[in-house]
Amino acid sequence: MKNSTNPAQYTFAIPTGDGQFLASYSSQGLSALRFPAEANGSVALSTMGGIPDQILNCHAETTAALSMALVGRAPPKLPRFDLSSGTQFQREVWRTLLRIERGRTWSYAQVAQAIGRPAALRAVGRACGANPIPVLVPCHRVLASNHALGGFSAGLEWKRLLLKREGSWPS
DNA sequence: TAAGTGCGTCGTT
DNA sequence: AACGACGCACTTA
Repeated sequence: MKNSTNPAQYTFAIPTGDGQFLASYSSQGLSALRFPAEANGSVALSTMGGIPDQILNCHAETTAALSMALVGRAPPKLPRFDLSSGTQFQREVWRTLLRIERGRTWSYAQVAQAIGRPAALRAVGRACGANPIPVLVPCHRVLASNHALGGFSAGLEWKRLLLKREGSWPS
């Protein structure tokens, strides 16, 4: 079941060497991170005027963490996350993903076991696909048991790239 | 071996 | 009621 979601109140662009990411924030923290879109037009910020320091601080942390993560290093500090958009099951999965260290990978089955539902491995895959904060919540570190890539909502090229930069993918 | 098929399982739509 | 970002057992070639 879903929880009431605090609507994302602010969305900022984060330019990186890989393109412009979009980060959305609620008062609770970073609520969504989106990969660079094909046609990445300028993002109109409807929030001209006072942006709470709390949001700005969070965004600064996100920017720093993202730049680290994109070059395959472990961010020393992660921003506060707002994962309230997920169901309890999804949040449990996402929380588990945060335990996967840089340079390591788990299988979908391992994640399922970690949350005490070894049979729900397929549902875990779905939950990974619903991860609102890719890269920082490292769903890309989950592979199929046979070490195949599995899937990735933003495209397998991204998954492969992220893993390569962490040294978790050959070639 | 490699590649293909079938099915259990379970959260989500 | 149907569908997966799965995994495993079990064919075939």
